[in-house]
Amino acid sequence: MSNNKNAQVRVRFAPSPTGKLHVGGARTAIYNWAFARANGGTFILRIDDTDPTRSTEENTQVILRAMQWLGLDWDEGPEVGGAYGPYFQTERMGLYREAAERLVAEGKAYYCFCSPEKLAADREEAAKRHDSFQGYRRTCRNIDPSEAQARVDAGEPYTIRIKVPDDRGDVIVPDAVHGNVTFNAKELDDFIIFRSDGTPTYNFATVVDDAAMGITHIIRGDDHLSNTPRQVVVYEALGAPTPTFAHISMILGSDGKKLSKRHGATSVEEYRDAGYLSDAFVNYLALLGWAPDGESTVISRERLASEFSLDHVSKNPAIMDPKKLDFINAEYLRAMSDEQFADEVLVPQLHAADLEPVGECTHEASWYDLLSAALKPRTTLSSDVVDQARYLYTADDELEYDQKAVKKWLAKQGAREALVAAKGALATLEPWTPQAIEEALDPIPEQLGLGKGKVFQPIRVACVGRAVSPGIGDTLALLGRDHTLARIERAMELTI
RNA sequence: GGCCCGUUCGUCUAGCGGUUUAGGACGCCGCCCUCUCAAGGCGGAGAUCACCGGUUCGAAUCCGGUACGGGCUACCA
Repeated sequence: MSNNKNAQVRVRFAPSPTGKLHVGGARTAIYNWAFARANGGTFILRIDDTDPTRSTEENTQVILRAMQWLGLDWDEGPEVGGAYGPYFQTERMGLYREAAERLVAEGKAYYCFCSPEKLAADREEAAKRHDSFQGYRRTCRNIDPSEAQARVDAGEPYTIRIKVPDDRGDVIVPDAVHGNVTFNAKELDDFIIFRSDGTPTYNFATVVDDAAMGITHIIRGDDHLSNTPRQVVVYEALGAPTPTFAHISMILGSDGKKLSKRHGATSVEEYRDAGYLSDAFVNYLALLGWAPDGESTVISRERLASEFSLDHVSKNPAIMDPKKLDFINAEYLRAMSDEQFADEVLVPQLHAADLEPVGECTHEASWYDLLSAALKPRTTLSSDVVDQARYLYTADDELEYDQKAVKKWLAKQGAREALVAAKGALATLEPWTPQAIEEALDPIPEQLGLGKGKVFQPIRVACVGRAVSPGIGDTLALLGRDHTLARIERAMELTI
């Protein structure tokens, strides 16, 4: 691979705005982006909105926002423009018509007057006869061009079909992940490139655009592999060079079936809203079907953008594993500094949950840092912090107790003594820090002749309402002395 | 029906003819740490490399077939 050649790499992600951006599409976008970045190439975003019944402006916006959230910046496309625009297919309709008519004029495509009914009948008969070839029988291929033109001029409905050259032989699709894939041109029928309603078909529009935009590598889902020889024929008719393809596998649900709603979240925005970090999500998806070395599970965006290569992309479909995504997300969370965690995760989540008033903070910065340090190793999804921090935002007399925890730790012999001792040790403690609190509480178990759990758990349940929280020092330091003492006092009633 | 693609631990993968008793990661299990829960440390179970043949001194790696899964075969994309 020469660097000169790589510098001219142009790739594109071309979603149809017929729905939200789903995980499969996101991975395709990531690979395109990473390939462009790794090769110093250009990443283009094009909106393939030729299906007017299913495409919507809203979906387009959702996709653009999802791309931005993923951090996949495009060099050409909507909002940024570029020298090869426009980047919406609906704005390029004239180009398709022009190209199709040029092919007809050059004898590389022809008008077809067969009705949909006749085509369906032909197909049915071929199936009944068990013909090996069940495609279009090229009925209109040999109509004299001037006669065809006359019928068109007379207003007869027509489609335009590509003429697959009789002597074309094997069509070889150069594919960076599958190698060369060979198809026999005889199995390709003269497929329609222009519909009777005057719109281009997908297999035509996409090639016209990819050729016009100088796309060098087409990275897309492998559901397109079987259509690629048809597209190669179009490139050749157009006189454009055939790009290199890279057909990547699908992402499946846990049952090995195509990913759908019943598997849970399928769209990028659902993952965003569930509390996943963009970097972690991109990391997970990138490694679902691509491995730089077989060792790495955490790979930075920078590494992805410099090391991504098509020759380590796997051919077989991948099952989405939510557990591993969670693990990677937690890894990214843990890698943050306390300050970063506070600013980017904790405070925004507290705001979103209405625990903190937006625009102001109820505590000093160091308090959020301490809370971050305590919660960080216990957080998988950003939103997890809300539940764990809730005890800090509840009035002392409104704290709800987990009944199981009360029964197990408060309504027990020794619990009352532990609370009394803790209250005494903490009443005038200075300074009120995690270390000081732990040192103050430390001698109590021995003094009372109780196990540590018998002392610390009642305190924890009294102050948090349940048996699970960060270390007792952090837990109480965050709560503050007044609340701690008030809650211990209140919990006395629950002891026996 | 025809054509095309795929098949290594439950999952994601490493592996490009000998260095493999098939490596790593997630998950799972156990131990340690420990006031709970995590995190962290240590260890373990888990894959006859879909199957059957062939090539070779030697195959997860090359070839052929079979099975199973998927795709395309539309005036969908």
